[in-house]
Amino acid sequence: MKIGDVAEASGLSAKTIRYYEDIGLVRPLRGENGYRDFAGADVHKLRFLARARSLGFSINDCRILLSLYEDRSRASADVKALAEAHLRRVDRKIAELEGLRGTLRHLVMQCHGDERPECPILDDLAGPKAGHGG
Amino acid sequence: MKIGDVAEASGLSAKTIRYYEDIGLVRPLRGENGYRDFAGADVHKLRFLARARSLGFSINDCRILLSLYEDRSRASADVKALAEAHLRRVDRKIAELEGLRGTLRHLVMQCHGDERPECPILDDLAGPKAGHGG
DNA sequence: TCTTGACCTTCCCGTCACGGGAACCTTTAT
DNA sequence: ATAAAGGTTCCCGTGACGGGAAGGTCAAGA
Repeated sequence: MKIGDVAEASGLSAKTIRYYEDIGLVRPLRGENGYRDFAGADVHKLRFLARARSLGFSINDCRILLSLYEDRSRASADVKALAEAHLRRVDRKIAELEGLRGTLRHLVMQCHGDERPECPILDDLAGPKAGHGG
Repeated sequence: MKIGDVAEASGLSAKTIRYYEDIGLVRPLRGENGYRDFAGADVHKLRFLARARSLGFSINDCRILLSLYEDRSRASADVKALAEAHLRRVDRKIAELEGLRGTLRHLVMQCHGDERPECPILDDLAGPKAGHGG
């Protein structure tokens, strides 16, 4: 199978697949013409990678997940630990973004959004004004 | 004021401040020794930038926000539009991460996490198994 | 046979917002 | 005088690719 077919079959771009070869995630054979020649197992691997990436796992996590996948004597605890760590990262990221969102919503609501220059958003960004003595 | 003092006063690192000069966000004077010499207005600008960045605005957004901030004849509607666009991006990102989180939680809950190799997480990543005829 | 066009190859640059660190110079403190 | 602390420029690395150039290969049509 050539890279274009594999791209379609896996949902990854040809660029991405070449990149994955570069970093050693897949090792397709080469034909006489220099073209990559992907086996069924390669396609399966790439689909695995596509799915793992779509769940937000880093390339490094994917590498570990792949090795666990291919290790018949793995402990599912190792997989679970990796997924839980990722889940915690996602949780933290969501919390961080929700904090931002709260502040942004507040600021946006306070701003009239008309043709006048007065703007609570800019006032906030500019920081505490020197008060007039209180 | 030297860069170290400004870093402390603004909460930005010296590296970041130099970077902001590189990309034209601040233009400090230079002393005879080649050292940057920051005026009060520069420090104010940098604090503005630090706050805007902490709210998740991109450098490009920050550039626009700064120019609006310095434009006495701005319309607050322009600021609000920028903030709302950012807010929508944050909303979308949160929704995306919540989707991930749901899937991850589901998978993690299904996995026993013991010493055995059977793992619903890897099964999911591996994609639909060829069923035994259903 | 020639040519078109679609595909493949490698290679290098750009992304985003800096951080790390080298090599070197200036100021400050002892 | 010397050493520490701070400043300077410059270049590389990050994560995970995408864009695009320059060129090789293959199937099909005129």
